[in-house]
Amino acid sequence: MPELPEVETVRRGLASSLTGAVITAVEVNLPKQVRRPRGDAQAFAEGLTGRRILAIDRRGKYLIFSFTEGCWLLAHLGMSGRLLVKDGSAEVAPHTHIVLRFDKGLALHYQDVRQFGGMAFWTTDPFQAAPLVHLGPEPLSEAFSAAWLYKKSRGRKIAVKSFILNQKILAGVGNIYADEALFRAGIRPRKAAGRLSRADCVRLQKAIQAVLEEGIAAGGSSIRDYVAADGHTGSFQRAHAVYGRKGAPCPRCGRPLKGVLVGGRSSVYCPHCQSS
DNA sequence: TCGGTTTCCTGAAAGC
DNA sequence: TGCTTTCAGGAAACCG
Repeated sequence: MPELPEVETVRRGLASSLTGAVITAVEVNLPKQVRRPRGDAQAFAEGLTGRRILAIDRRGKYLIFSFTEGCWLLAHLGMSGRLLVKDGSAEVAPHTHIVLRFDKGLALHYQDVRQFGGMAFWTTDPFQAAPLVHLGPEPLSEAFSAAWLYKKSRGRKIAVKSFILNQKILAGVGNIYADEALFRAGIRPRKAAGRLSRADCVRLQKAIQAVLEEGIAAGGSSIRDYVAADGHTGSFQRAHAVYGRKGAPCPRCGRPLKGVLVGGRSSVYCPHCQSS
């Protein structure tokens, strides 16, 4: 499941191998994965062909390819999406919905088993429009502070876990890193966001930044589907204290970890250590 | 506006 | 062994 650290790892891999490359051909095998213009594989392919990649950026869980002549490509990996840089002669694997071919003899394969992700072609600045313009601050930027978190959460009855998973509030946090951050901060996932104390916010802000930075350093968490642009897996899943460990002993106190549903998301926490 | 639920989708795992 | 059911989840749509 690609969250901020996984998408950032993919971005770094793509940027190092594809910056400056020119798209020579676009193959769309599943038009519904073209999100803009919606389902229009021909317009998508014609719009991208001949463009040179100037930069590859990330905003939340979105990847943004900037091209010459003022156009952009947005990619979202959804749950099971992969962006793999391969040799131009490489075989197209099952569930490969879009292939971008480049002048360097390389190809970018977009695979997505569960089809929750997609690609979008823009001819106007996507940073000024939905969905990017509605995203909350980057968790690793100075805009995300404990004071901001405290102020933003006032009056909110929603569970703190649902609150930090909301991309319009904070961009990039997903289910894995939310559980891990709440564990480190000692806060129960179902606590109402509006009831967070200033001290809670200080611990939570630090915990979110720490787990994301450690996740990036480890090349992401490889659960089920995720691999980096070069096909390598990340290793942060080995450092998970709670995610995916329901019933296992808490790494801090040894008591069994509890699984609950919060906002429809499976969540694991330690009732003893997460008492706030 | 807010907060909760449903929908999309497929493969792995669990259950029978 | 083989079939059926359940579960996983990001984001948008929908509803009250």
